[in-house]
Amino acid sequence: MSTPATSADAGAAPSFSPLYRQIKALITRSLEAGAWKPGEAIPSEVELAQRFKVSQGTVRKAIDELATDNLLVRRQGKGTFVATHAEARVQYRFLRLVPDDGSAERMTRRFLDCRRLRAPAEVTRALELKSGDAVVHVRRLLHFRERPVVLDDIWLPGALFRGLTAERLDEWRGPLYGLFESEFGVSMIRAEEKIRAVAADEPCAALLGVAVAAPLLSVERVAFTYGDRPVELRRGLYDTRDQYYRNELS
Amino acid sequence: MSTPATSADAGAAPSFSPLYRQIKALITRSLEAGAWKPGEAIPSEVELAQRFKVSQGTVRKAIDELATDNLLVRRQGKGTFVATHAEARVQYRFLRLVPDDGSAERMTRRFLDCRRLRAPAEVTRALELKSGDAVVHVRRLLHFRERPVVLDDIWLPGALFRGLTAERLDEWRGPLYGLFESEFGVSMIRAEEKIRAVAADEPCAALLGVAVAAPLLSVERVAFTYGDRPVELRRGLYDTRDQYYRNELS
DNA sequence: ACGCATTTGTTCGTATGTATT
DNA sequence: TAATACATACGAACAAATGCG
Repeated sequence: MSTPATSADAGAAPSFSPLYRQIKALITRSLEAGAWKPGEAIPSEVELAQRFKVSQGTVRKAIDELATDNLLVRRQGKGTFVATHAEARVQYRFLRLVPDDGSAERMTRRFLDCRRLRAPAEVTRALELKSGDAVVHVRRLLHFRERPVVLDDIWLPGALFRGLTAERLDEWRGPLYGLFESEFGVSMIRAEEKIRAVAADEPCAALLGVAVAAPLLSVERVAFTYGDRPVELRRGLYDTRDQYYRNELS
Repeated sequence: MSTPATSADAGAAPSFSPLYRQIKALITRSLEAGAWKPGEAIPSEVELAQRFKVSQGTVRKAIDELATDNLLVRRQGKGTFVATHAEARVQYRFLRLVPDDGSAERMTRRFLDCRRLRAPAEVTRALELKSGDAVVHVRRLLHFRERPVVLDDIWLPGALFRGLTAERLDEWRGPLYGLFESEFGVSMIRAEEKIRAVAADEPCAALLGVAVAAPLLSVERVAFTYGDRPVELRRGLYDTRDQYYRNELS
């Protein structure tokens, strides 16, 4: 990226992109490169404007979009901060399970397993790995009021999560995605979920304390980091007798 | 307009609203009053700016928010239009069921029932009606490739949907929400869904062609019109063996 | 306790670019 | 081509929130 010059950028570009989008791309690349860590403030609008030699309003529009994309968080009077899963306000950003009685009690978790293995074909496909690549598999239970309600199976690319062990998981306080962020430098930006109703098989039924063949919500999630690179595959089985998956359409 | 004072909000009571938000509220009220119908263009930014005696930029910011709220749709060079459920591009805005094979084939529907009755307690609560108020109950099946996949039970406030009959439903081509818009003046703006896994009971199993006690996705939706007034309660049962509910988290 | 500097938020104005008819 | 509408970009000024001295 040379000087944006003026608006007369002399076309010929593959596809026209307005100045503020070019700035947005530059900022995104800095985020991706780890120039500013999750939870930290990025430079002020004026400073970025000077750095990129554009007006403050143009930087502003770039940041606006990054904020609506949930990559940044603006706070008046304080600055603009890199989004994080570690803060209390936005904890469990991606968790949509709500108890019927509306209580805000938090869930507790128990890790059942954590091991490295060669990725099964299905995982290879979802995470865009090469066949034979290593992955970390984590299995955990989430409890609400001492009752198990979620059984999660999680697969992570082995190359990105070296040193992820059962001990590290047990020690960590806070959301899993906060651990990934601060210890492995992997930020979860967005995710896609496929939701179905399935019948509990024998082992899952035992773990969740439901009858065999009881209906469970199956939530298959692929989570993405910068550049839309898939970095997590997760299959959750939810007992939805006393809680539900909440969604908002608009 | 010197005192917006729109409290009735928990926690922080702003008691101050920036100009563009006041303009946004004015435009919203015009939409609510039906000044411009779904699919129609609203006046241009400059005209609105003159009408409200503010700068074009202020109107622009108000419209920006209304566009991200999906109340308006901007089209460069053409104008800004009132959002609608009737257009091909955005048809079935609220339908999240996707076939496994990714085909874009549309579903066909069959209406099983349409009658007026006194609202059951549960419906009264969800639609904020008075006990004894009339509602319209619609039951329908959605088929995909000749196979039934969705059983919907729909309840609508009787006062708003006078003249809704089985014949009207059968005649109508296009999304149900398009009918509500153009024939009854009720625009669906947003919706909340509670999703669970349930076991098929005898009658539902028969209608959907699944085994009794088979797992089904239960989708309970409350849809809102302007001013966050609930105007539809809908309970869908989805057979998710060959399709899934798609959701995006960010 | 007060004021000041910093940072984002709001508002105005102007000019120009791009898309549509 | 011309007219219209939204989109981009710049600049300037002030307001509101925050934190520090």
